[in-house]
Amino acid sequence: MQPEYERPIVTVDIVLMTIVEGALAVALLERDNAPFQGVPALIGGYVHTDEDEDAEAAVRRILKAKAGLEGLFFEQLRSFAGRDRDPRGWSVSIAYFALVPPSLLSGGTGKTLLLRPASAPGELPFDHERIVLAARERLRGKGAYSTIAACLLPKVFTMSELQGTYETVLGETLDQSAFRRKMKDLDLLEEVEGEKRQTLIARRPTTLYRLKAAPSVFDRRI
Amino acid sequence: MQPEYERPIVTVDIVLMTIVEGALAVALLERDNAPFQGVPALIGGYVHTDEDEDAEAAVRRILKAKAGLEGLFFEQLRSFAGRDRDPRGWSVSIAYFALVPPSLLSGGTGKTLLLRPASAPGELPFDHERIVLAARERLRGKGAYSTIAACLLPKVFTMSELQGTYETVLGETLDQSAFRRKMKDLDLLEEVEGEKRQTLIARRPTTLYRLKAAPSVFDRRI
DNA sequence: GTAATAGTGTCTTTAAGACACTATCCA
DNA sequence: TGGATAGTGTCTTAAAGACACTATTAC
Repeated sequence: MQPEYERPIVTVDIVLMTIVEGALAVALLERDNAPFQGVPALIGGYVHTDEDEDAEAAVRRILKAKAGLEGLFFEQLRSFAGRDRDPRGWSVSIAYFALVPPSLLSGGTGKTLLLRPASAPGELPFDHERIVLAARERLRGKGAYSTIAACLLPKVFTMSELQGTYETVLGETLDQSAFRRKMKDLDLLEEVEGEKRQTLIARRPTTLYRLKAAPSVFDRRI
Repeated sequence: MQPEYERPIVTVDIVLMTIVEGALAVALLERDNAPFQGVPALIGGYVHTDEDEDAEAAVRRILKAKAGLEGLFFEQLRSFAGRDRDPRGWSVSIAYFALVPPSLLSGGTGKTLLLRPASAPGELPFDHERIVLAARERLRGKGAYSTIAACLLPKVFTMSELQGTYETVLGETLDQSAFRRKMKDLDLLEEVEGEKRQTLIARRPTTLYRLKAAPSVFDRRI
């Protein structure tokens, strides 16, 4: 057996994103401990080798403990590893990005998350700005080719809400007719019984939809 | 400062792929040390916190030391982390995939790499079969939307060779006319002076090309 | 009726696929 | 000349974009 090298620190960091006032926002949390105690940073923590089965288990544990959130969509982004990213020494951050509908945050469950514009989260400790950037790129890239944008909405939504979500994820406006045609062709949504008004003032009621299956990718742009 | 948890083992594993007889192949290496000593596995090794600046540095060091290869295209795939993937304990493998032109392997530099079909690499230790699968999916996915396939060829290549490479990466045949039109529209190649024959028997000489820039993505399928 | 959003129809433009054709070389 | 691959032209098909139009509600 070859000599063992000093083991790096291993953490999990989560870029939790939502939509606030039509723009993407990242959720930050003031750090409990040194280094950077009290400074807003990505939601994260050590991997607990005694209780976490794998990295996803760590993510679930941390999201629940630190943000009071469960059942979110999340997926691994990539890892950031090196000597200089953490003052404690050589470290690995297995980065995830997670999406949460704003309705889940306004509910009582969420802890006091700081919501900052994803495009300008302010100065962040470690290499967290880079991680946020990677998450934004991933979301934008996947937005055009998958249904993940729907994870920023409640389970049931209107076609306009879905289109609006895609528009903020992609950062461009979409044609209503083309959007609906594409969604219909892809056959990923199913209608839900019930009616909905969008604002207080009067107008035509709307069909409600939900995803037929878990978020999935498709071959062509929206 | 919160209590420190037992630190996981951190390794880097590389899915080195090339083309052999028109099919994708993975390069394996017999393991020097326990566990699974002598068993073919992905090229990998511990992160050396004393000498590796970051994970990419570890990849470069390992590729050079264990395969005698330098200057390859490689990129991070994702990490695989958990309690049960390595008998030594909770571990993180930061997985990379790398592409190498077959010509570089046949040269004297390469060590004794085992080349196995990527679609059937045989039984592998740890979760290396899963990592190979992830690499194949990534290559296939990116193949249709990027120029990475060109990394499986020498710097200078013919249009037919490029098309052939795309065909093996994507696992489907492509129309010659459409392929050339697409390549021309994308304007990612530049002509190189010089002539080339493809086989021994006589035929028309061919224009040679090279990538204008580092591998990049485009918005639509090939 | 009007205001407001929901939803459709259709023409245009663009990209991809199919496939036959011509070009250029060597033996 | 024929064999072989290089390279082009053009028609068809499919998807995306533009944009105007109709529908249904509250008031």
